[in-house]
Amino acid sequence: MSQPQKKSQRSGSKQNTRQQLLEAAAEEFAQHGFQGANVNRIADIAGFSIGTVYNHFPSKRDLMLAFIEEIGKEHVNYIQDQVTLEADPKLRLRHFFKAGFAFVQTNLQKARAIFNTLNGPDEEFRQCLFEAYAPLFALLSEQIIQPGIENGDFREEIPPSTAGLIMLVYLGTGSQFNPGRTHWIESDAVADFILQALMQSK
Amino acid sequence: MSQPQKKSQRSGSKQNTRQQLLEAAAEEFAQHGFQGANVNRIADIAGFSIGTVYNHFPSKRDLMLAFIEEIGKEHVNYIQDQVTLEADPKLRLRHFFKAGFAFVQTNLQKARAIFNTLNGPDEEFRQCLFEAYAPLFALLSEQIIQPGIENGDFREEIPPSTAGLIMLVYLGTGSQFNPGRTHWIESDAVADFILQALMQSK
Amino acid sequence: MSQPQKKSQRSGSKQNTRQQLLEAAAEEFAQHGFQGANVNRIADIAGFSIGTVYNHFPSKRDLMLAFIEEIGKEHVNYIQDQVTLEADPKLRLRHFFKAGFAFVQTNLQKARAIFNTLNGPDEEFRQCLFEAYAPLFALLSEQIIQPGIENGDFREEIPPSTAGLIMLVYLGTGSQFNPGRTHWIESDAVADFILQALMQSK
Amino acid sequence: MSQPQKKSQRSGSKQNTRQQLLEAAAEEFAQHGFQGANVNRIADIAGFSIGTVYNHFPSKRDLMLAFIEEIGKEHVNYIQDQVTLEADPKLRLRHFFKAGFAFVQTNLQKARAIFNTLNGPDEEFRQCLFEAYAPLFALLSEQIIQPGIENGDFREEIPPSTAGLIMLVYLGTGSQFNPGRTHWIESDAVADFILQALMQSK
DNA sequence: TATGAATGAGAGTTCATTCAT
DNA sequence: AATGAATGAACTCTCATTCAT
Repeated sequence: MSQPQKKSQRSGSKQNTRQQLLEAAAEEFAQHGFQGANVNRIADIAGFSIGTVYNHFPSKRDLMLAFIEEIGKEHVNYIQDQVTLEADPKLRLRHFFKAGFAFVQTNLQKARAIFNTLNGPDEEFRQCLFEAYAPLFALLSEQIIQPGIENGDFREEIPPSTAGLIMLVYLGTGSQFNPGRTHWIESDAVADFILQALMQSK
Repeated sequence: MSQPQKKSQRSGSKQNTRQQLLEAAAEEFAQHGFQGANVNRIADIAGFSIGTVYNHFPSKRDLMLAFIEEIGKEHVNYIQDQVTLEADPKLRLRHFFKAGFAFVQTNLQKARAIFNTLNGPDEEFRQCLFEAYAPLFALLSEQIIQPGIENGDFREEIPPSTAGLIMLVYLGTGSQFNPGRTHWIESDAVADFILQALMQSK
Repeated sequence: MSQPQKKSQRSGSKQNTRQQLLEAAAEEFAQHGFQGANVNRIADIAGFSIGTVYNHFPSKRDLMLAFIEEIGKEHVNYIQDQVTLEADPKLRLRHFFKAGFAFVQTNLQKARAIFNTLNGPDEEFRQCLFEAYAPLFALLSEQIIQPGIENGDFREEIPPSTAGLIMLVYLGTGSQFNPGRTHWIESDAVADFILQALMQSK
Repeated sequence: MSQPQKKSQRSGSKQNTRQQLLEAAAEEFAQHGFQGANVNRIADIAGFSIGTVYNHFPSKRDLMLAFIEEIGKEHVNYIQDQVTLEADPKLRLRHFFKAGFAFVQTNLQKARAIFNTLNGPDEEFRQCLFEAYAPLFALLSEQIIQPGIENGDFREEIPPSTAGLIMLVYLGTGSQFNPGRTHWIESDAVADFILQALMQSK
């Protein structure tokens, strides 16, 4: 399919090879899902031979798990960094969606691969994803909702399940991003909607 | 896996065979996704031979498409029926979630199969799903949000994207239902959250 | 594929059904060969159900054997009748090719099915064909070559293998007939060629 | 069927594997025709696993096409080499048949596979064969018939279709070779017959 | 006699994984 | 560390044949 790169074009470090394989895996998983992904094609996309893939990851399944952890960390870190730049809980929520959506747009292949794992049939992958994204729950609960209640911005009776609900809204809206689609809900529209539900009626 | 039924046990109508195959397909698709589903196993679950599956559906893919259309109709009809029993927009929204969650719980296999198609990698399946569920968008917009604005229950400035947002919340929360999971958000909690976002501040 | 005929359209005699099945078989065998032929499709072309085929022929193989015998008889009888209208050996040879080619043109499907059996891999079919066409060998030897030598038209030293050679020329040229092909050697050109080889040099 | 070779017995070159697969394919195609040929059996005969076949040829059909091209080249080259050893047109014709028959006898499997493709139902294969054997037409016309007419050996009024006729005689007689058969026409008998038809009456 | 749903062995093809180089 | 030919279990799909109606 794609021409294997000349060896001289690659920097040659083990770390680098691994990264290129993970990038290629993201592309393949995004387009075909885990079951439909083809390890030979991943090797091809990365510009390595099939043997190299297996020198770095013991199996296709392990490659997937490594991919989930990797991208999960990136995604979570990016949102965390953006959110904590602000102090105000309402602005934090806005930045939560803004940062989340920005990450999706700039890492489209990876995000798609993640989103289709989210409701996929494989329980192990879902568990792995859940663990990778757990910090975002904590972020929402402890750094956004709690302070918002404390400073009087948000209603007091907000139930504990709300953090989960907001996560679902984020994941649901995030997964709708698709270059070919016409309707894509803006991050601010989503944040406004959530804020309406959270804020005190005046 | 399951014991093949005796022929005498089957009523023998072609329609009936088709239904049993679709039920079996739901189970298999729910557990393994489309790519991981095994047509031999579907035949086995249904109590028929593999040939019978292919006498009724030209390919695994066509079986999937037939399944999506079928379950989509059932799902949509069930929600529509329950929602239109009520007149009040706020109650309608509550019933939207109540009926939706009830359908998911009593048709767990089918619902799981649908939810993992929703963000799956197959564009044709997603398109098919979108068309099957389009009536729910109309229901939300025309039978719930619009009347709610008109009778003064809901805020006037609700943007058109909101129906889509609510759909995403429904699909997101619905897809979280899982017998093994401890946390399952109640339909009323979800409806309350949405109503907070929609209703006039007094 | 093709619409099954209404029963009322068929005369209903067993003999007639058999004929229609053989016609349909010819079409299918011509287009796909024996191995590639599909009994369901044969039933479809004939306008009967699959069960009817098996009521008339115990297996696909038996259907093929019946077809070879039937068409072989027709083909041989037609050539024999035309050839024996003439008395002169040279004219008889000419009519051998003329009649043979005419039969091929008016029974294209059947002829193609026969020709591709001729060098096909199935020994039983080849044997059956050989027996069906044996009368043509006798015709060439006893009714054409022999009399031609006796009346001084043909050379005396013609070897016994010549009848076989002429058969091969007939079968080879006959099998070249193809509606899409541009080059089709005329029966007279072939007969002239053969006559040149047989006749006395003056 | 045949014992799988030890890996150490194979020289290991990719080219070599391909050749062995083509040899095995010839055997299988000869015995069962294209439709009846079994790719698993081909792998088995060649002493490789099924996967290896598909590493070298994308499909059974492509394997057949590769086989036709390969054997066609061999066959044509062999006849061309033998024929052009002679200068005299009459001897050339004799060598055409002698070489052709010799090739058939020493490459029986391959020749049978070719001959049953010749009148088989598959148009693509026939076209491929036609192209592979086109050089033999040119050889007959330009290197045998034309020179023969020019040097006065052959009659002047020989029609252009004659080269095709001779090809058909060659293919027809060649395809009759069969170890189980009692009657096999000798190449010289065929050549004599053709020469009688071509040569000037004195 | 005709029907056609059901059967299931069998075939072509895929692709994760291994291992000698 | 990288390669890629070889492997073979597993899967989708075909179709000759059966048999209850």
